[in-house]
Amino acid sequence: MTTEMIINQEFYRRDPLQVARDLLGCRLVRALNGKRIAGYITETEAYDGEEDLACHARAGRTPRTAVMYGPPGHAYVYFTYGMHWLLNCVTGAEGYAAAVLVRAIYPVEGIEAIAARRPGVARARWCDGPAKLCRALEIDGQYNGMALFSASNDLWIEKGTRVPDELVSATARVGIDRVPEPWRSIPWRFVVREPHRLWTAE
DNA sequence: GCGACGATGGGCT
DNA sequence: GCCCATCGTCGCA
Repeated sequence: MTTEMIINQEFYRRDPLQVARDLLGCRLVRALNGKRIAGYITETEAYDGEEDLACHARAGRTPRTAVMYGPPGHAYVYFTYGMHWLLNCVTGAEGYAAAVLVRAIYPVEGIEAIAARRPGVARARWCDGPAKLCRALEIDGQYNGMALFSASNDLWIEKGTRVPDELVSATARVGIDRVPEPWRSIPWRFVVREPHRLWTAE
C-alpha cells in the first residue's frame, strides 16, 4: 500500500469547489477484510457553508453537522431517507462548514466482491449513486469523522487519473428542488463525462 | 430507456 | 409532524 499515493490533508483545506473538481479521477479506496475495494471518483457536489441553503450547515452547528465544522480531510457520513448512508469529505479551514459529497465512482478494484451482490447489474451501475457506493464499500456511520488521509482507517483517497476540463460537466446539484435560488441552480455538481472511456481498460 | 412510487428512520422547526 | 444531498422495482414504450 503506497502511502505516498494518499492525498494529504492540505488538499482538502481549500474551497469546496476546488476540492470537488479535483477529486474527479481520484481513487476512493476501502480496505475490507485485507482486500482493496476501489474506484475512480466520477461525480461530486460542493456544499459551501451556512449561507448555502442546500448545505446541512444552513441550520448552524448541530450534533449531526459538527464534523463539517471540524478539520478538513475527514469524512462526514450521514444517514438519510431512512435507509441510506452518504459520504462527504470535509473541506476548508477548521471552523468553516463545507464539504464535498462523493456521488459516484467507477469501480476498478475488488469488483468481484461487488459483482457478487449485484447480479444482472452492469458494472457502470454498481456505484453510480451516493448511497450505492456506500453500500458497495460498506461505509456507514462509524466512518463519520474519520480522517481520509491515513491508511490506518481503512478508508482513504489516492491520486488517480487527471481528468481534463473537456471531460468535466458542471451542473446544478440534484435532489434539492425545495431550496431557493440561487442555490438550487448554481453549478456545483461536477461529473466526468463517459467515465467508461477513460477507464475501460482496467 | 423513462416516470411513478413505496420503503423507512434520524434530524430539525 | 414534516422533511429529506435516495434506491430499487414496477409498469410502459
